[in-house]
Amino acid sequence: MPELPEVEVVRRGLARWVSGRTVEEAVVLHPRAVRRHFAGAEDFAALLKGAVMGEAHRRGKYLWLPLTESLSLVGHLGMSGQLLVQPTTAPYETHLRVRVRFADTLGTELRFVDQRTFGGLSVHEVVPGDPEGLPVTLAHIARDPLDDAFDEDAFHAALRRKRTTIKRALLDQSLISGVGNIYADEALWRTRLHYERPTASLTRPRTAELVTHIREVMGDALAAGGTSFDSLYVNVNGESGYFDRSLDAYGREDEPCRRCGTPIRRRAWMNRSSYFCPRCQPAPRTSS
DNA sequence: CAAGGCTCCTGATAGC
DNA sequence: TGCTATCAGGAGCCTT
Repeated sequence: MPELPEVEVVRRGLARWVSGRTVEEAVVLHPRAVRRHFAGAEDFAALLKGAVMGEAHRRGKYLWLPLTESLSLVGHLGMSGQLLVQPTTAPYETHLRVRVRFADTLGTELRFVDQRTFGGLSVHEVVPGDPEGLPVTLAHIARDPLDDAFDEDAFHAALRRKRTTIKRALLDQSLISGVGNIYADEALWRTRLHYERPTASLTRPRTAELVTHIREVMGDALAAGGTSFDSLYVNVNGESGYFDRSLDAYGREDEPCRRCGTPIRRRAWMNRSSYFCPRCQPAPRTSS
């Protein structure tokens, strides 16, 4: 499941292998992969044809490449998506959804492969005057904690204003982007915060700690996963972006907490799981 | 309007 | 062995 570090690796790969190339033809092999392109697959392909892929940008888990001054190509990997640059002669992947062929002689093409089709590609209007070609559909996505423009004071103020719990807030892409279930659990473990801690109870220093730990978790993953991108493959494999040795909480039910030895617990939460150390991350008093 | 829950999808795995 | 049930989860959309 790609989170921010994995998506950043993909962005670098796109910048290296795709930006600047002219599209010869886009072929949509599965309509669901372009379902966020509201005008349909044919329109999607027509807009791409002849377009020059611009610089690769990322905000949170979204990627985009400007095509013109007013249109950008948007990509989201969802849970199982991959963007691959493959030799045009390579056999089709089992879950190949979109092919983008280029009008050059490099002999490679861009492929969107996605088993569960939670991800997808689409073309959207650009926020007028935005220098990076930010698509309007991404305007509600908050800056991520690796972005220089991330505003920690504003994030803290938003947490204090909300009547919700901290893990929900971490997964709310309009407050902070790029954090998914895995890194949320990891950052909360590092900060010794229980996932049901009310956001309104966080002090400013506590928010600072949490943001620091999010950056550390992401930075570690990026350092580990970002080393091998300089190959033909734009993406690392959906699974291989994670490094088990670096996980302290997620997926470690009944295994000893690396700080205190108490068995890590798993709780059903929002149709998924939360992993935490019951000793290091005690439940807030207010929860019954 | 804010908050919380539902839902899309397919393959791996567990359980019988 | 082969079937069914369960789980994984990002984020848009719906309900309360």
